[in-house]
Amino acid sequence: TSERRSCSMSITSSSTLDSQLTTVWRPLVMSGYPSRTWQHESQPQFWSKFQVWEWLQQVMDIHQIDASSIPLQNFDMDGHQLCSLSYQDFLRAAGSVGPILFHSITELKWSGTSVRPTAPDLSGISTQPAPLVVLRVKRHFAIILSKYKTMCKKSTFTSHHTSPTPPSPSLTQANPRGTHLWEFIRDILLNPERNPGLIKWEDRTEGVFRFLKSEAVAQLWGKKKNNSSMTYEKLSRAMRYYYKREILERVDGRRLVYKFGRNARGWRETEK
DNA sequence: ATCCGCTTTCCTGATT
DNA sequence: GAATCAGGAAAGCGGA
Repeated sequence: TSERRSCSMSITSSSTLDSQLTTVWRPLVMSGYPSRTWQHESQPQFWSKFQVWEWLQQVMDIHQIDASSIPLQNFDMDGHQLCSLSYQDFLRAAGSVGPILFHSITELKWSGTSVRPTAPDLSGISTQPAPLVVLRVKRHFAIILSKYKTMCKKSTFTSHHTSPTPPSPSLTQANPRGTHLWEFIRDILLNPERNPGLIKWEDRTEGVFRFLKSEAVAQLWGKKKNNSSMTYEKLSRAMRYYYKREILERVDGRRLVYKFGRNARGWRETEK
């Protein structure tokens, strides 16, 4: 019936990141891309603040961690500073996400020198149009991060999760299919500062909540899934499928009200 | 290449 | 009448 929307997002799911990329890297591009930078690209020690920031975004993306769950300002530093942080520093800066970040940066520090873009042709780069260079940079990051992603699958670094901050269960089981709807809803509920009256708890301890702006939530969900035609009608159908799986429980007679079920994790104030 | 889980889309009918 | 709820049916999509 309807034309299916396109198409794959490559390395970043965030359009703001894209715009950041093109704007922030423009000065570099204008003056040509120094070859030194290519070597340093894969070595975290030489990352700029922005590259650190991008690494952060990518790792969070890979592990399906909401960026709001850590104070990003704690990582307002360049690669050199980042690499000098201890495990404890990461714990302090990012709580339960700390170990993941620490693991990532450790791997990248060690493998950085072996990750090379396949003989990049640098000779004509200064004459190439800016977008191409930006694409190369992005692709290179994709290589680094995909390598890291592969390492994540093999390794079992989730064992040392002490949890000073409320842990999201999706942290420990890197969710291969991206954030699920119920997790998206939960995370809105759990981030009041980022929840401008969209959904509200009706009974915090029982896990009962109510949509205040149903269509706005649907739009937000659609944004996350790159689907501008999402509606509450469709979102709610997906919500109803959760009843069978006991991720949600039915709340009779109350419109726009749902309740977390036995299989929903990570919403309680104190998780058992 | 195929299967599976999780939606997304659409729909008919009921309820608020 | 509009919004929401209930699910069946089928299709889409990304990952394993």
